[in-house]
Amino acid sequence: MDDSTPRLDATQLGVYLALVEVVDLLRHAVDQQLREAGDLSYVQFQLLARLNASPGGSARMTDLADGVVYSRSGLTYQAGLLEKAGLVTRAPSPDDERGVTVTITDAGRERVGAVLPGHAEVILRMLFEPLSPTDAETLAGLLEPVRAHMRATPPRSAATRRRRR
Amino acid sequence: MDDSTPRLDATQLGVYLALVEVVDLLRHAVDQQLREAGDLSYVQFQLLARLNASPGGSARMTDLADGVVYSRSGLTYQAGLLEKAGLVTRAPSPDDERGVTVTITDAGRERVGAVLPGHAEVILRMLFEPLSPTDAETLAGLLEPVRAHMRATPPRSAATRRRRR
DNA sequence: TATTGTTATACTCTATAACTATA
DNA sequence: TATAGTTATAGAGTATAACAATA
Repeated sequence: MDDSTPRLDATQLGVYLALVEVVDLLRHAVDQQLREAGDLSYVQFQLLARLNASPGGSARMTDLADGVVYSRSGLTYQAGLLEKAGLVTRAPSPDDERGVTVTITDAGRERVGAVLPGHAEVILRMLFEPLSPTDAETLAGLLEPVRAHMRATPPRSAATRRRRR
Repeated sequence: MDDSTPRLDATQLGVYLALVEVVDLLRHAVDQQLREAGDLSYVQFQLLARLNASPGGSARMTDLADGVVYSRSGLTYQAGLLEKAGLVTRAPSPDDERGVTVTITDAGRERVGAVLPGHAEVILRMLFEPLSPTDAETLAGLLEPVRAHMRATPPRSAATRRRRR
């Protein structure tokens, strides 16, 4: 018999629960702010923000999906909404006829701009008010390896399914 | 004019993005594990875990809702599912005829027990593998004030809506 | 044959408002 | 009148599988 029952110690359990609760509350607040300020869901905001930051304001569907959405059809759905709202355009990729290149429109950039200040404000108020600059640095240093670890680790949990998409 | 445009510095932005991504990936993995191991959603697991930990295995709807769900009807829906699955029972509260007391059944406790080891394993592997015990302590110390702050702060964002429920 | 993306479909979850019953 | 909970209903989002087109 090996140690078939891995245990969380009290500290680990506390960290896990606090992490989930904190992000849950933050996400809920941010969702509301984005909805009220710009009629955007969080996923839609993430997609727009990525496009806004990428060179030319464009990206292929597949690259856009990365990390934002867990299924291909989910992205098609969201991109369809954004297109219908006039915030992005979709066109066949020049180099690969199979691909679709999504591009943020001027209206899309405006929308991101309209929403960002309130977004920052919510985050500052809820997350960073009780943290010193040093705390933030420390937190960054702790989260970075976790993020890297999660990105590097294929889900390999029970059954090994496909990565995402 | 006051500083109407609060800014996130680079560290803060990094912490925020890392936090959201990390919890997103973790939640997704945990969701899958709970579904596969016990056919439970995360919300359902949270509700069962609370009942399992509370004295007598019971709680009132209102108290159960706290922090798990954002609307009353959402809880009614989830409690209905759990009841249909035989994992909880619902009965009028003895002291307050308006209230409903939810109680976990033996089957409910078994289900929690069946799901917990795998749950712990996912968390250990994804979240704590890259963190030392000291790191975990530090993280706990940073998250605690944030959690307290968020709990204490009414959403008071744009419009002041009701707290939750 | 493998990859990109869309569509159809079905399902889960959530929230709002109207309603009932008890305090 | 206020609180506890349910119901009806409608909407947003997600995932799976089948499909078309290109590499």
